[in-house]
Amino acid sequence: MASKLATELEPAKYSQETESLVKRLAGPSSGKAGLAKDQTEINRIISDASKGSKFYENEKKKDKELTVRIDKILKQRDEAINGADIAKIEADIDQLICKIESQRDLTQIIVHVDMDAFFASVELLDNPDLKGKPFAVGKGILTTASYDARKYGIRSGMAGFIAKKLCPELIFVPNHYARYSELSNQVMDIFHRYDPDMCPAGCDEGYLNITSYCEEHSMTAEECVQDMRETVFRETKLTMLAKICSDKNKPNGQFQLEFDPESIKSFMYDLSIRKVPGVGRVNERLLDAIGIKTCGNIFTQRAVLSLMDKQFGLVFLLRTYLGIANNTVQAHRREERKSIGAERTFASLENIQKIHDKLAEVAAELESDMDETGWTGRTVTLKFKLDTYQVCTRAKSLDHWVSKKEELYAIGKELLAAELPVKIRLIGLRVTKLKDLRDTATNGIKRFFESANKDESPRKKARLDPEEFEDNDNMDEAMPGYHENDETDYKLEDDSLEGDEVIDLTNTLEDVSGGETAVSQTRRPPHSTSNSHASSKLEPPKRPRSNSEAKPVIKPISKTLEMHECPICGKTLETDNQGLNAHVDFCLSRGAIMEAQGSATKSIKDTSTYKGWPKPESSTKSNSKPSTFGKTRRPVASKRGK
DNA sequence: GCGGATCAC
DNA sequence: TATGGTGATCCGC
Repeated sequence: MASKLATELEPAKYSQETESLVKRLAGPSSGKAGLAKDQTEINRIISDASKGSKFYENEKKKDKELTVRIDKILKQRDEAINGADIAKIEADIDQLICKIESQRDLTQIIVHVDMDAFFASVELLDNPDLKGKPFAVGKGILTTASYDARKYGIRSGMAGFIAKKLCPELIFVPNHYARYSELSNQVMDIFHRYDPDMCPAGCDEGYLNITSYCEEHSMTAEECVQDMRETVFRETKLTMLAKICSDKNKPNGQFQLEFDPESIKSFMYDLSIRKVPGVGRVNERLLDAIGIKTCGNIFTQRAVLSLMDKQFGLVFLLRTYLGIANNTVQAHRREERKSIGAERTFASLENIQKIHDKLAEVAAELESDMDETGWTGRTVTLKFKLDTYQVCTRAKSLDHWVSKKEELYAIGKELLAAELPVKIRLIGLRVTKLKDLRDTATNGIKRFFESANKDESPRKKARLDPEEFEDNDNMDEAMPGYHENDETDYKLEDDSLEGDEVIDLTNTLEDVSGGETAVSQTRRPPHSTSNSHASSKLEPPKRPRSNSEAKPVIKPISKTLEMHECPICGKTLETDNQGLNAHVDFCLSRGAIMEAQGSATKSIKDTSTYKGWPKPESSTKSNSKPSTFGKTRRPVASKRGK
C-alpha cells in the first residue's frame, strides 16, 4: 500500500519520474484501469512532450508536495494504530454501518443522464464527414475528442500539441458554442418534461427524479429512460446514454436491474474510489496510501478510517461503501449563488501596463456578466497565475456593493500593486458576498419591473436585452468545462457500456443530517485540529442538490463483460467495441434517414460572434429554470500542513 | 475574512 | 509550437 515513500532521496537520479507524476501529467481524467498496455506508452509520450516546460515543473512540484503530505498521513496512521483496539473499533463501526443502512431509502428513482461525447457528437451531426475519423474539438486546449481520437489516448482538457503527438493525423475542429447551446437547450427542455425540477449538471447532463413521472405514466424506470432517450434522439439526433442502477421496489418482483441493498453493495464493492464524486486525483492518492482503491476497501480499512476520521470523513466513506446517497433532486436556485467572476489566460506578461490592460478587460467582462445576471457584491478577489503556474489570490472586502468595471479594475489594480513585480499568465476577478439585484423580496423596484414584465424568469428578461441577445445563445447554465466524459475512455477500454451514464443509486437517507444523529454527520464532521499535519477530509458531494448528503453518482464501469447496449436501439449486444460501433453507425444512419426531413435543420454553424464560453443566462427556451450555474460535487476538504 | 487547495464540469 | 474557465467548499489561520 505504501505507494512511494515520500522520502525522495535519490540524489542519483536527477529528475526521477514517479508513477504519480506521470499519471498527473496524463491529466485529471486519468482514471484508472485500463489499458495498461498502451496507456503506458501514451503516458510516456505525454510526459516527454511536457518535460522541461514550466507546466511540467509545476506539476512535479505539486506531486512532491503531495508525496510529503502522504508520508505525514502514514506516520499519523501508524501512531494512531499503535495500541488501538482494532477489534473494538471495527465492532463499533459495524454498528454504525447498520445504523446508516437502516436509513437507506429506495423509494426514489433518480437517474443521471448524460449526452454522449456531447461536443464531438454535435460536430459529427453537422459534419458527417468526420465520422470514423479521429478528431478533437477546440484549439489550444481540447474540449473533447471523438471516440476514434480517444483510442490514441486523446482526451478533453489535453493540450492540442500533445494530442498531435499522440495522433499526427488528428483533425482539429473549432468549437461552435452557439450550436452546443442550442442543442443543450433542446436536450434540457426534454429532460424537464420528465422532471420539472431536474438538476442540470453542465450543458449536457443532469439528474432527474423520475419517480412521479413513472407513477403518472405507469412506466417502469427502464421504460421511462428508454423513452427519454428516444425522445432526445428523435428531436436532436444526438444520442444519450442512461442507465438505471436503481429502481423502485415493485409490488411484484420481477426486477432485472436489482435494486436492493445487497445488489447495490455488490456493485459498489469493486468500484474504484476514483469514481466517487468528490474523489479526485489527490484524494485518490491519499486513500490509496492507506490501502483504499475500491469502495469495498473502505470496509476493509474502516478501523484506520475511524482513527483518522478527521482526515478522511468516515461517515461519508461508509455511505459510499453502502451505496447510499442523497435522494433528493432539485434545480439550483438563484439565491444559492455564492460568487461570480471572470478570468483570462494569455502569454506571460511582465509589463505592468499590459497586465493592467488585461485586468481592465476582465473587469469589463465581469461587469457585463454581473449586469446581465443581476448581481453585486462586497468582496473582490484578484486571482493571478505566475509564470510558474503557481496560483495566488488576494481579496478585499468593502463596505459597499461593487459591480462597475471601473471599481473592479481599481480594486484589482490595488491588490496587484502589492505583489509587483510579477510575471503572470492569467489574471482574474471574482466577486463574493453577493446581493441579488433581482430579489423581489428585498427590492421593491425590481419587483415592479418584473411584474410589469409579466415574466418572473430573470432569464427571459435577459433575453429582451439586445446586447445579451447577441452573445447569448447560450444555454441556461454555464457551459461546463471540457471533460465531457472523462470516464468514457475507461469504459471503452473495459468494454463496458459506452457513454456515461448513469446512475444513481438513489437511496438515501432522508436525513442523516437532521435526523437521528446517531450518525455523525457526514457533512461537517467535527474537526479538531489535533495534529497539525496534513490531512484531508472527504465530505459528501453536494451534487444533486439540496441536501448535503452524499450522493454517489456512480458511473458504472463495465463488469468486464462484453455486453454492450446500443445507445440508439437499446439492444444489448455481445460484441467488442468495433462491433458495437458498427452497430451504432447502422442505427444512426437508419435513424438519420427516417428522421431526416422532419427537422432537418442542418443549420449553418454559427461562426458568428460567439464570445468565449457561454455565459450563464439566456434562453430562448420557454421553460428553463432559473439558472443553475456551475454546480459542484465537492466533498473533499483538504488541509495541508505547510 | 483571507489564501491555498481540491474538485466538478 | 506556450496546458482553460466558472463556481463551490473546506481548512487553518
